[in-house]
Amino acid sequence: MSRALLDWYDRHARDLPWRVGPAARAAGVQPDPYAVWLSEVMLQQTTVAAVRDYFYRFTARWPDVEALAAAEDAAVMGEWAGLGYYARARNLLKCARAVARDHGGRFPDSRDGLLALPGIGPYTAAAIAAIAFDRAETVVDGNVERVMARLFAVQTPLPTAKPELTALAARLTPMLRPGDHAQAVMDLGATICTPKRPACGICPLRTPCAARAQGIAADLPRKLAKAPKPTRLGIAYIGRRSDGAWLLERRPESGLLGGMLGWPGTDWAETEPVCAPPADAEWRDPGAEVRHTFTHFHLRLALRVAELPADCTPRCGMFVAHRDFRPSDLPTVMRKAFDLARASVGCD
DNA sequence: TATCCGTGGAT
DNA sequence: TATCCAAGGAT
Repeated sequence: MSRALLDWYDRHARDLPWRVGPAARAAGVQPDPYAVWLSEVMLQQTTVAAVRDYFYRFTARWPDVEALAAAEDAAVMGEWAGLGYYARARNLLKCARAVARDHGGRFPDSRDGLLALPGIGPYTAAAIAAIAFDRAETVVDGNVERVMARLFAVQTPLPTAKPELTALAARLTPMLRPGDHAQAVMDLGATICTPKRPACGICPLRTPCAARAQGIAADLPRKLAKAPKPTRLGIAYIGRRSDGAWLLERRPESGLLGGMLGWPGTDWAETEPVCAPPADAEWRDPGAEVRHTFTHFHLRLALRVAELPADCTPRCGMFVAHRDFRPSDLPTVMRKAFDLARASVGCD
């Protein structure tokens, strides 16, 4: 079965900027562990389409792990802004610095060695070991779970089925070309064995697939129903000093949008927010609110905007000079707030 | 073990 | 418009 999959991969492997394709791999080209690691962290719960440009920007700015280890925190968080799950960026830096300091700038080449590093869990450790070092590790992500559930018609719902699906995937992991095999299963899940309407007619595994034989491929894997998202409310204060500087704050290291730049404001809760302006001024309501959905709640964020005096001493946050402020450094919800406020004021 | 943690595209 | 979903990890 693995043979059919590798044959398909040899003919249909996607061309990805961080990938050494099967032909080059066969010719002896070794993947760059730094590129494999960076791409795998970016790809955690994130699509290839969303990752591509971030990968280009990161590798252009920081070509190797030593360069990234020497970067400033704010620079890395700003470059990651918009990609989401910001703990990944904080752990990316911790990991780069650990590799530079404790491993002489070389990534460990074993699953266990990789697993000990920040931001590298069971999936990513196995993926780097297999793809970068061609070790026979079993790589299990959402794609692999879906492919295994269908191939063996597993009716157990996720996440309960995870150990069962991992065991099935392990049975298929070959000693020969395990890195290409891992990428082949994931490519298959991303392009053929898709969640909604799998293209079973052109699948290299259509013959042995049990779910296809039973006509239930599109119904697998089963999943437990998820809880509905509540709606939270909040207010954000967007203040600009007369010299053009913006009043921003660095959010706490842990929690939602941890370590990212943002506008001062109230907590976000299901009850009406209590007014808490970061400075005394004539805050006005631009009349539009930001709507944004996070992983586990919807947010309706009201805005207040004000022109602040030159001698303003805010109760929180810090002024960022106009020339130092890049809206692209903001996480998406904060950038939405900025865009709305700017439109209402009608300033540049 | 269950919860928390973003975002944008597809449907 | 609402829901689903993506190459998960930390706590």
